[in-house]
Amino acid sequence: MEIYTIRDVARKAGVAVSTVSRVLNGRPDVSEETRKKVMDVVEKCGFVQNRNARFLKHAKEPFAAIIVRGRRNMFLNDVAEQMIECAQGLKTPFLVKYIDEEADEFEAMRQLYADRRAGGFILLGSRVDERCEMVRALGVPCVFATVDASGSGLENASSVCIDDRAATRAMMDRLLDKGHTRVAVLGGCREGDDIFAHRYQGAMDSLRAHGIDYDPDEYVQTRFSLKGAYESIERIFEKRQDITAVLTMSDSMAIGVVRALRDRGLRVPQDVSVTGFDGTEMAGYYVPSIATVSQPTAEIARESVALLCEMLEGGEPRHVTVDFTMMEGESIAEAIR
Amino acid sequence: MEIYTIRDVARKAGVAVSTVSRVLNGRPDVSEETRKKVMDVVEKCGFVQNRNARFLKHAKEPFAAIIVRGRRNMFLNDVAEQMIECAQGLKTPFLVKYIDEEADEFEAMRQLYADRRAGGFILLGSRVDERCEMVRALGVPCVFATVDASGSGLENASSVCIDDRAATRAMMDRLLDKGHTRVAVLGGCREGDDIFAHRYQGAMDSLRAHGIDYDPDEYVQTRFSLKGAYESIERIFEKRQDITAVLTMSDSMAIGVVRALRDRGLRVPQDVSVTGFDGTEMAGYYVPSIATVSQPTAEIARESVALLCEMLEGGEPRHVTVDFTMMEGESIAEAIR
DNA sequence: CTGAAAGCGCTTACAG
DNA sequence: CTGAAAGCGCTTACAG
Repeated sequence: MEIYTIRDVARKAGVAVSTVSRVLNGRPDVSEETRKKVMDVVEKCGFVQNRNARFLKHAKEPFAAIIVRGRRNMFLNDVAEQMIECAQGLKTPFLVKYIDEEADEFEAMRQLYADRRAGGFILLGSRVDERCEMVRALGVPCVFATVDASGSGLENASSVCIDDRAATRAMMDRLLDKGHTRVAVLGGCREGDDIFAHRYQGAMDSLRAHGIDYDPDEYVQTRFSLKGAYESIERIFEKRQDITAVLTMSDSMAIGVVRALRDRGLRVPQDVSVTGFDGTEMAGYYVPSIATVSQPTAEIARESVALLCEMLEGGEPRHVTVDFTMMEGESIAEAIR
Repeated sequence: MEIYTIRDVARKAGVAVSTVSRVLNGRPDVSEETRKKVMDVVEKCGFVQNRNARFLKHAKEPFAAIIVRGRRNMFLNDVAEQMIECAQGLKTPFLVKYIDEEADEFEAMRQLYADRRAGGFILLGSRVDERCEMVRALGVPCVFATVDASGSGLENASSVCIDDRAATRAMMDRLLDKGHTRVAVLGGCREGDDIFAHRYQGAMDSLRAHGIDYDPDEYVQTRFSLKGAYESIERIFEKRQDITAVLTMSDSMAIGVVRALRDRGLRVPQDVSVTGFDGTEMAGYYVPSIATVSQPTAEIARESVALLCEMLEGGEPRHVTVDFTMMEGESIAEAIR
C-alpha cells in the first residue's frame, strides 16, 4: 500500500503542507472550505499520519504515562483500566505503557521521556529500590501506585497504597482466631522494603502477638503464578506435614495452592484453610471463593491520578494510605484440632 | 533531566554525528578507539536514543508485528508469548502490539505500517470480516492465528486454527453420550463466518446427529467475561429450568457459569455439567477443573511464525488446521436422568 | 486565513 | 575509518 505524506495531500488538495497540518490537528484557523477540501483528499487516499514525525517535532502537548509492569497481572490491569477512566476528560492526556514483568520500569520511563517528554508518570507494580534514582534524575512528577514510596526520599514522588503489613496481619489474625496454629506462609521475596516484605512482617506480627513460634526457615518463597504456587506445596509439606492453613500473598498463589491441596486429596477449607491477597475478580469466582484482602482498585486509581495532577500543578508530593477490605470467602474454616 | 542528542554526544566526544550513529548501531566500520571514546560519553551522560527520529529516518530493517486484540485474554496472551519465543533468532525481528478488545486491529496494522513499514503481520484474536480489505490494501503478508481465513479471498493471508466446528461437535458429543439431552449453549455472536459461528454450528451438528431438538431461541449470547457468563445463567434458566448441562465457548465463560450454578445451590458436575473451550491454564486449576477443548498453543505459535516467514520469502499463503485435544476435566458427569 | 521556511534527532549514501 | 550534507514527515513560529 502506498503511504501518503502530508505533502502528497497538500499537493492533491492544492494547499500548503502547513494548512494540511492545521486541518489534521483540528486548529481553528482554517476556513471551512479549505478544511473540507483537505479532508476529502485525506479520506480519498486513506492518509495516515506518521506518528514518529509527529512526536519528533515537539508535539509539546504535555501528557502523563501509566507504566504497568506485568501484563498478566489481573490486579494491576484492573487498576490501570480504572486510572484511564479517571483520567478521561482531564486536561493532560494519559497513555498506558505495558511492559514485561521482567522489564525495567525505570528504563521504560526514561525511554518514554526521551521519545516524548512525558510530563509525569504513574508506576504500577513498580519496586522501590536503588533504581529509583532514575525518578529523581528525570525530575518529573511520579506516583507509585500500590507501593509505599514514603521511605524513598524522592522529592518528586507520591505514592498510594494500602497498609500491606496491617492487612496481612489482619488476615493472619483471622486464621489464628479460628484456631489455626500451624500456618504455612507463601509469598514473594521478603527482603528489602517492598510490599512482600511488608506482608511478611504483617504475618509475623500476628503470629508473635498470638504467641505462636514461627521458624523463618519455614517460609516458602515462590513465583507469582499458579504453577509456581502449585509446585511450592511440595516444599511446604517437606517442612511441615501438619499445617492446617496456608497464607499466601496473592490470589493466584492461593488458587494454585488450593488446586495442589485437592490433588493431594485434601479438602479446602475442611482440611486446610487458604487465603489470598488483592481481591481479584477470579478470587470471587473460584470454588471455594478465596478469602482475600481486597484492595480498593477504584480508589487507588482515583487517588493516583489525583496525586499526579496535584504535582503537575506544582503541589508537594504526598503519600496516601487507602483502606483495604477483608473478604470473607469460602476458603477458610475453623481449625479441626 | 536533560536529554542529550547524538549531536551533544558527538561534540563531547570530538567526532561527527555520523560516527556516533555508527557506534550506536554497532556498525563494524569504526575504529576501536573511536568506539570507546563515544561509548564513554554515551554512558557518562546517560544518552538515550530518540526512537521517533530513529524510526522516522527509514530504519528499513524489515520486521514483523504480532497484533494481539484483547489484553485480558489469557489464551491469546499465551500464544503471543510463544510466538515471540519461536521468533527468537530469526532474521526478521518480531514485535508485539497489544490492543484493546474494542480496538480495530486493522487500523492498528495500518498505523504500524505508516509509522514503521512493518513487513508482515500476525493477527491474534482478529476477526475475518469486511474490514479485511485492509489486509489486501496493505499488501504485506499476514497470518490470521486461531481463525480460519481460508474463505477471506485474500491473496496475501495465511491462517492457522483448529477445526472449531469439529471441536465443539466433539464436546457436545461427549455431553450427549453421557446421557444429557437438555443442554444449554452459551457463547459469542453466532452470525457471520467467525469462530463462534463455527462453534455454534458444531454444537448443532452434534445435537442433530443425536436426534435432539434444539430451539435456536434457547441460545444465549454473552460477553466473554466471568461476569457476563455469570449473569447469563439467569437467562438460561428463564428459557429452560430443566437443563442438565451447559456448553460454553470459552473457559472463562465456563467458570462464570460454574460459580453461578453453585450460587444457585446446584453442584457441578453432579447436578449440572459444564464445558469450556480453549484449554487455558486456569481451566486446569479451577475446582472442578473444566472439561475443555485444548488448543495447541505452541503449535499454533510455531505454525504462525513459520507461515509468515514462508510468505516473507515469497511463498504462497496456506491455511493450516492443527489438532485440538479434548481435556477430560472434572466438570462433567453422567446425566442423572 | 494561508504559505514558505526552519528544524525536531536521527540515518545513510557520498566523499574523502 | 571518518565527516559534511541531505532528508525522513511532520509542526510551528513568522510573514503576509
